[in-house]
Amino acid sequence: MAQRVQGTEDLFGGYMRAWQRMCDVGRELFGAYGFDAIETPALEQVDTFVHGIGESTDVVRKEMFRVFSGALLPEVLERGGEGHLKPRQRMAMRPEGTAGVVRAAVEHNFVPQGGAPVKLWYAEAMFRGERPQKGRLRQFHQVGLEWLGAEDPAADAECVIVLMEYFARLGFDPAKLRLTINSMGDATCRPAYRAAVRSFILDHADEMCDDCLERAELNPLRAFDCKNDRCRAVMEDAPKLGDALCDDCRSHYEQVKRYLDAAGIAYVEDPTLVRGLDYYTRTVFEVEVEGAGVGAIGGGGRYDGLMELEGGKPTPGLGWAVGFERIYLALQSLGVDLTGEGDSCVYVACMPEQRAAAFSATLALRQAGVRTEADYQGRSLKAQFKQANRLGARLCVVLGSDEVAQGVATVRDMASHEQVQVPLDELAAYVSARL
RNA sequence: GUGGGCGUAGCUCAGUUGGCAGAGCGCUGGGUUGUGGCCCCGGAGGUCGAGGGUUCGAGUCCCUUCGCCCACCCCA
Repeated sequence: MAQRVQGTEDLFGGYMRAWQRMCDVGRELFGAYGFDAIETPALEQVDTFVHGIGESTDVVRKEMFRVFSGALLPEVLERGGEGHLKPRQRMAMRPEGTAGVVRAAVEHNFVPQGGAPVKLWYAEAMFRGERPQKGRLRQFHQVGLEWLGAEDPAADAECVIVLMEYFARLGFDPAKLRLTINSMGDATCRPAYRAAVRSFILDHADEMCDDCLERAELNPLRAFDCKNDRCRAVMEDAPKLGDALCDDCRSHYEQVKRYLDAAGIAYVEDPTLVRGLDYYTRTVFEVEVEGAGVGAIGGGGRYDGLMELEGGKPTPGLGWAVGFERIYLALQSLGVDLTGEGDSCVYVACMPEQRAAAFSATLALRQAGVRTEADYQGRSLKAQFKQANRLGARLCVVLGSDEVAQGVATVRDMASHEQVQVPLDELAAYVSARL
């Protein structure tokens, strides 16, 4: 039997309704904050991700699905890699949403020099070649937004505010959410800080795990994320980002916090919070659900250097993304239903001799916009009622010989058991009014 | 990449020292000559993930393989 690819899922039934609901709630909320929808290709040139996300990140080094046309694949295999291909022939499935949106912004010059900021949101599938586990898939879905051209700390705060509002509208109890924030510095202060952390780790090399030693060279800040207790203990004494921030970054961070305070947003400062994508600068944040066991359900931050990395003019930017599958699991663990009820419907039941009349009545109801179901298996009236019940039909229209002879239909209210007779030519109007 | 767990009916799972493949739910027919949910009675539905081996005999033991779940890493 054919089966789906490892780490992928089919979205259907309540699961699909939950995804659609996440998109619908987002569209309404983000619209109020001035965000327009965008959809970028699932396929981008590899360099778009390498430049944006960073060569040293796991996402780029280990998790991207590379893509070649069937014509190029033999060539790649024979020559032992894609290095000889032209840049435009090296493609990858997007592992995250920001790089593609920023590439589009550069390519279409969404933010001309001195122009107004552009605000975009998306809801798309992402792809990462990891081993699947709870809340982690190889094809998963993120809703995210990007705000390009705004340097104001108010934008950082508003980003966080709209994120928390989104969670609230999806049904999360704000008390169960833990928002952590930090500032990662910028091009002025981070390189020196990075070097300081690197030498700190190397000075304590004999106390740290191999992973952290590797991190020292690739991305020293990530050592703060190490789960190893010994490494954690050592890193307690490492230089702190907060002490190393330049005046501009410190001032920016302070203002962001003031805006958050003013908006009544609860947050925890975590000086070790380091987002795993290299493009982040200054403000970063992450949201977890207590006890859900699915990791972070959302995260993001500022990326003032990213537009340049993608070949654009210097343009500040920031954004975040949330993971649909994790939010779905987290809400489930909190007992919140995101799946919604199926649309209420009407069932048309009939006796075999009246099938033609039922056919016409069904069509008339549907043309009036009423979700209508009927029997297509020639089953007994009893079975048809059972089916109507299972589908959650509010009304059941019965067409038997008596009804058709009189030019009427019996309409039964499934909950109250009330039955009334309605002339066939008024059926659609009557049913529409009742729903 | 590393380490655990699991593949038996549509779903959730039992299956004893190797001896006729089971239950609950769901589906379906009837109990009701034209009426659902509850109840009662009947029925259908299985290459036991796949391939090979041991055996008189394998869901069960051995080998191989595919797949899924969970954890580490990293991340949404």
